Amino acid sequence: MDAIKRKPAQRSTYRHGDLRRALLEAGIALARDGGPEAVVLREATRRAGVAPNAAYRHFASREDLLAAVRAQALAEVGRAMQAQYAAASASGSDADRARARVRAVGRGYLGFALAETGLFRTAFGGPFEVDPEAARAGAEGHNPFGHLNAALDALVAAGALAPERRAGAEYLAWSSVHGLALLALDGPLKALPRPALVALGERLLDMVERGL
Amino acid sequence: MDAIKRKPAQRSTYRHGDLRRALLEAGIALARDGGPEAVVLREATRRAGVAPNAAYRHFASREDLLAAVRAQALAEVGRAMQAQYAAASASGSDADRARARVRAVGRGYLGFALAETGLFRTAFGGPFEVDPEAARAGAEGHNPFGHLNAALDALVAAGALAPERRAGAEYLAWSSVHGLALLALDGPLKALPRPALVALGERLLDMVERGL
DNA sequence: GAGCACTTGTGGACGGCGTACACAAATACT
DNA sequence: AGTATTTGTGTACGCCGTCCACAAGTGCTC
Repeated sequence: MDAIKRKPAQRSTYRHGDLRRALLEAGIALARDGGPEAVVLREATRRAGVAPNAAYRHFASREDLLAAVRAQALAEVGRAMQAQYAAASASGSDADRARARVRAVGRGYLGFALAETGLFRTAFGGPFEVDPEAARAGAEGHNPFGHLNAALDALVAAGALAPERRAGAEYLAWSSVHGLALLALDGPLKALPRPALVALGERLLDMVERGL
Repeated sequence: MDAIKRKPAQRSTYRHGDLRRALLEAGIALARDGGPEAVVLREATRRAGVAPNAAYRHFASREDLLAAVRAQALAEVGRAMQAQYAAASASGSDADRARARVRAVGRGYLGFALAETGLFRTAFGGPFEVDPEAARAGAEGHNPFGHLNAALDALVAAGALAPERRAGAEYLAWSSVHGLALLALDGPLKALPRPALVALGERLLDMVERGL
């Protein structure tokens, strides 16, 4: 009767060893395919082979676990941006390169939304904050918002954006890309084939570039 | 013991009379202050003074009730747009008026998001569709997407938007406004005071106007 | 107008969830 | 060695959505 439920690795030691990490990783896996609402505390403990309440020694609540998962997802978005930036051609004038950098940030955001839907929705689908420290840290900290700000600063430095337009521009750019991502995941663009979505994304980036 | 729980109006008749409407209205009230996840089937039946299972005679599931609530919320967004459109000045050239109309649509969307957060998040916070029929019906059907399309068509008719840019423009515009609304409700702009948000909204509309 | 089928609401139950409280096992510190 | 502290377990509560069997009304047919 007992052996029916999956008991992975049936711990020999009473102590788990690294339960916090195990729970976090289970949470990430759940979020990856299923989004934030799939991050179910009891399921995470099941996967860690542990009683439900054990989680409360490491996370204050389900919401607290979810916040930890969210932080990981956020870092992954940052890495996706970095990858796009690295892949972008570094030719042309300063202004050209700055513009390419902004596009890379947007492309990374959109690409991640399409490739890792569950994690994206975990990071940005519900309520989320921006660590102001990390945002100012620029492109270093794997922080998406930091990447965006750094790219926009470069735009100003290259003379491709008037300084008086800089303040708040991060929110204008982010809004557009964020909205498209959500329309593509949850909204009327759900059914659109991937290439069409990518093309629409490029048009959106054009619009932002022209309009900022 | 029994009289403790609130029993509104303790129906005399066994039949309720208009339970479907009662449940729907309770659902709307729940969504209005609490968003989609506050639309709890059992609570709606409580408010209607009826056993939980009674709901299943009128809605196939909680999700089905939520969909009905969502439709109502959507119609309210449409009305908010119409109100903004009516309030917009109808002076200037054709192009000016067409641009004002597009702005009114965006302003209605953003204003509704800020004024009726719960309903907005119910309509657009989770997965949602666009009835293609209603979208083509134009500004008549209280349908937000219809309003947007009609306004963009007017933009083309007035010569303020090149026809070859028209296709898909609705998604570009929508994305921007949608993203800003969500950033303001759930994201880093949560703490921003209302006037600052309105100002940012106008800047966003500028950007869209320039960039479309 | 009696009988019957159909609709609509009730009662009880199930499994899943997050979480609180008391307890037990393992470790760390003296 | 003995004690305090950490970490996992067991049991329980109240909430949720939903299923099933049954009862109370309603309307149709002869």
